[in-house]
Amino acid sequence: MKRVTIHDVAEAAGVSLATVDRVLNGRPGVRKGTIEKVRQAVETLKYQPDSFAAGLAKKSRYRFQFLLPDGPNAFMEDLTREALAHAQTMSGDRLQVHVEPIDAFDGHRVAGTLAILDRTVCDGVAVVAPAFPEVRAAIDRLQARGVPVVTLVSDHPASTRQHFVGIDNYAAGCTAGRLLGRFLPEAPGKIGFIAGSLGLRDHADRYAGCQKVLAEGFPHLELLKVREGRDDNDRNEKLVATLIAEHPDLAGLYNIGAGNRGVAAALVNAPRAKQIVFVGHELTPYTHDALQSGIMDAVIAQDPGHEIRSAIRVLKALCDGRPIIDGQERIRIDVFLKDNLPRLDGS
Amino acid sequence: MKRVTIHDVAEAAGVSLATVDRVLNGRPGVRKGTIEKVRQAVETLKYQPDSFAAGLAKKSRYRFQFLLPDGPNAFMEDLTREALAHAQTMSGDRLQVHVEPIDAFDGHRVAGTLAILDRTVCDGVAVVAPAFPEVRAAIDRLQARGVPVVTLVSDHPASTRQHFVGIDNYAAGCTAGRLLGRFLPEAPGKIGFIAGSLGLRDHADRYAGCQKVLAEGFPHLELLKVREGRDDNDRNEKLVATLIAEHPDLAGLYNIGAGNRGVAAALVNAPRAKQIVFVGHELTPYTHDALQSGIMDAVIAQDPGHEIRSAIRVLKALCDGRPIIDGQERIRIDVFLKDNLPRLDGS
DNA sequence: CTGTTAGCGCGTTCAT
DNA sequence: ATGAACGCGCTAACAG
Repeated sequence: MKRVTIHDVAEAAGVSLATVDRVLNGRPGVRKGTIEKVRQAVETLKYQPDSFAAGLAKKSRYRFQFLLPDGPNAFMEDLTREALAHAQTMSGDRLQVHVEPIDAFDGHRVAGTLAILDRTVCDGVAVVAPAFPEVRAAIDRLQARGVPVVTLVSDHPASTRQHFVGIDNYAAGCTAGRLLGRFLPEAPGKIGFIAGSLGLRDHADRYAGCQKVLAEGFPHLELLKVREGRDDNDRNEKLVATLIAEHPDLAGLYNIGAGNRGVAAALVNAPRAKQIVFVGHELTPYTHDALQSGIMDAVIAQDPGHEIRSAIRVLKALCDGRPIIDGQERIRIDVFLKDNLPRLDGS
Repeated sequence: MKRVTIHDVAEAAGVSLATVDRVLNGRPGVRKGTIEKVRQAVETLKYQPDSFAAGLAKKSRYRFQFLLPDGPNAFMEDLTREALAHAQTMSGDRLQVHVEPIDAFDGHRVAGTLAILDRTVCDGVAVVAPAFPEVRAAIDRLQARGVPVVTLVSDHPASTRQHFVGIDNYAAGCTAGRLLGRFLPEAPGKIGFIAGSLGLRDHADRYAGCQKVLAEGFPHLELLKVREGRDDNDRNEKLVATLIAEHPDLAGLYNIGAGNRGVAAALVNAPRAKQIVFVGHELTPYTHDALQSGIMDAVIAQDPGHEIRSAIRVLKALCDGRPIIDGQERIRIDVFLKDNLPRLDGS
């Protein structure tokens, strides 16, 4: 039951270690015939390269930059926390993760941050990409300079980014719509929409999905015009307050972006607070409590821990030219009700 | 930016490599003073042990046995597939995963399979533990022999197993109850329950959770007596057929265990098929389609891929005495509606 | 109690 | 086109 090494393969093939190595790593300088003999030996011996030895020998290291929005957004804070946590854990595995805070609303600054990156300082970049054209350009140039880039949470499909780590926001919107439609009685009622900005691609996608499901499946519901609050709690609170005032028969509310706290604040002050079905995004300490207390009825979420780990795996695979296992990297659209909340201590 | 090695630490502390190693690995034979000097050096140099080198040097290997039920259960098949997939992928990381099929309904056979395991052939085992006392005893004896054991999917809390990898089935039942209650109109109606067997702990837990939520939150619903179909499609079909016949006003149906296919078969033949809210467990090709077609309304699930990976991580940590990061290993209770289904190709 | 030394399996020169 | 030899950073056995 001993481990088979290149030695065994070399012996079986009647060649030397170096030759086996060349074949295994597809390097030139080996005759067709020899290369085939080695392949045979590998097959019959079921040789599996030892990743520990390989990792040690080629003193490779992975330096990844994560550009994550700062600001008072609980989800982004989670994402940052996870990234930093993994920077710790994985530093023994020769991978360094640097988190660079960015202002997601300042496209030029983000582009500038991307512009100074380089093969010499960084082997891969993950960025929560705001939808500015200059950001797209910066991503493309970074890629052209040979640094693999993945987008995180918010995609830039038109760019040359290698991969997107995040959820299908259209489907997420559909899910929100279905929950709203089915939680409400089959009776006329109005649905209010709050978004950060429909200029943000993820918000627009969610909105579209939700609208489609409600229009198709629940025609008795009237969909109100979406209002934009820039993911800000105070703005959202005012928006919702006026919404409730203008529509006393409001039945449901979908907060497409962040700022659930503001929405809830307005809601609890409303007369029919607990009757209004409220669906929002991302599991944070706040939405957690809101679900428990019954202020929120459902939360659609994506797991920041999974996303960070996926981004790292993908970037690593990109660095050493391995294929990406798509099924493995798909980020799930989580649905939380008050009953299936994870405890909040761990990830 | 060079990597700091034990050499650097040794030099800084004025001791030799071996001493540093002793301190780092908590081995005896070092004076208090020396041990402190080394600690200091480690701190100031921010030394991080290189896991590749360590892995190579201590030619450790992890041989894990996974005892998974065979039989025509799509979820268990998924679990097995994932385990085998990882056996492939990770074999370069010195970890061998053997999958041993077991008959979950034959406690003696399972106990027998556990009984022949041993430190000499296996460094850890993960078992989908059926709730027989002889299984519990076998787990305890295995542990006593020094082989760490984790239970998978189905727990045995009274045993000495080190860890349980799976979901909180009580909470899962609550979630199912909430979904049923909220999807149904606030009007009188009956809820039917199908289980594999309430002798199975996970089924009993789910049932309890669901009952509690429905009783507390939706008192207008009448809960029918649970019927047991041993997770068998044919039995389930007959049970549901008679259920529908006896209760023309059946409003909802909760299939606590497997065999959704049988339940659905009976359902589609019923007059009010699409009106009955049907909630079940586990995402399989069949429940996937049933959600899409509207036969099922929600699926509560656990991700077999996550569970296998978690089991491997935990077993590994157990083997080399590392702590288990609880938050990292918590398995989520997934909720699937027709809108947030993952594509079925990958994990 | 502490230091010295020889590998672990593979990548990477250099020499042939 | 192929082979021999060294070193990656760490552990483990053996000295002292």
